[in-house]
Amino acid sequence: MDTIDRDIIGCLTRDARATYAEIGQQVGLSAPGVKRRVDAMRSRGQIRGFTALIDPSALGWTTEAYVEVYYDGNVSAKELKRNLEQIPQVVGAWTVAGNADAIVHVMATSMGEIEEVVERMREHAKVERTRSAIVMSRLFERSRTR
Amino acid sequence: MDTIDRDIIGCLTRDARATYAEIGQQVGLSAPGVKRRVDAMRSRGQIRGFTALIDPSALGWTTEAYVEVYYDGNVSAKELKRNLEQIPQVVGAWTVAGNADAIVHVMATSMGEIEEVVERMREHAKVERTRSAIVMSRLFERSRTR
DNA sequence: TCTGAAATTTCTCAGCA
DNA sequence: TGCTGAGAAATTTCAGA
Repeated sequence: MDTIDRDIIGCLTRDARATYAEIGQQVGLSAPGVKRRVDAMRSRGQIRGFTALIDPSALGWTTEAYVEVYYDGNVSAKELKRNLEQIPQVVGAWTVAGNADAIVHVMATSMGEIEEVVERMREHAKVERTRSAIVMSRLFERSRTR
Repeated sequence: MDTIDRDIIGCLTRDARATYAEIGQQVGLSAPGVKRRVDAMRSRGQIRGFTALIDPSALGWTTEAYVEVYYDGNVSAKELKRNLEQIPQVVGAWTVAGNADAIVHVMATSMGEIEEVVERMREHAKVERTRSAIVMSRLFERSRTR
C-alpha cells in the first residue's frame, strides 16, 4: 500500500468502470501494472468490490431514517447482526459507544413502512427503546479517499 | 424503469466492473442492449456513477462516528451543506425530523481527530449542541436493491 | 519482485436491419 | 431491440531492471 495504490483507489472511487489504461495514465503505470495492483488489493481485502451509485428514488425508496436502538442489558454484536440483517429495509447497522447501543439505517418506500420496520425491531425482547430520526434531505455523501 | 432495468441495477451494484455481455446473460439481453439501457439510466440520473468499496482501515480511517447536530433557530439546508462539505472528515450529512436537526457521518484516523472535527462543527455560530456516537463496529452495510 | 512490451482473446459501441 | 464489424480494452505470457 504505497502512493500509487492510493492513487489507484482514488481513480476507482471516482469511476469504478475506468479502464486500466486510463487509470495507468493518471498514476504513471502501464495497464497490466494497474491490473496487477488492483488484483492484489482485492485479494488483500483492501478493495472489497465495485458497485453502482443508484438514486434511491429511482427504485421507489423515498423514505429514509436513522434509528437509535437502546438495549436492555448486553447483546452481542453477532446477535444484533443476525437480527437486523433479516430485515430487508435495514441497509446498514453499527454498534456505538455513546447514548445509544446501535445505530440502524433504514430505507423504505413510505413512512408506514418505516414504522413497520421500527415495530419489528422492537419485537426483539432485549430492545428497551428506540429513537428515530427521519431523513428530510440528504445534503451529500462522498466516497472516502479525501 | 422496468424489471430488466432493475435487474441490471442489481448486477451493477453487485459488481460494477461486470462486462455488458455478462450482465446481458443474467438479464436476458444482448450486450449492446444492456449498454443502451445503462447509458439511458445514467442520463436520467438513476445511476449516478460507479465506485469502489474500500476497506476504510486500509486507508488508515480507523475511527468513525455519527454526530447529531442541534441548531439554534432555522438553518437552510444549503448553508448546512456549505459548512459541512468543507470538513474533509465529514463523509455524509442528512437533515432530519426528530430530536436533532442533522446527522453527520465522520471518519477519521484517530479519536483526537474526531474531537477536532466536532469542535470545528461547533464553531458555527448557529450550532447549539452536538451529541456523538462513536462507532465500535460496523455490523453490516448493504447496497440498496433488496 | 517489480515492471513494460507483445500477442491473443474478449469487449465496446457505432451503424444497420 | 438484435446483429455485425472495426477498433479498443483486457489479460496472459515473456523478458528486462
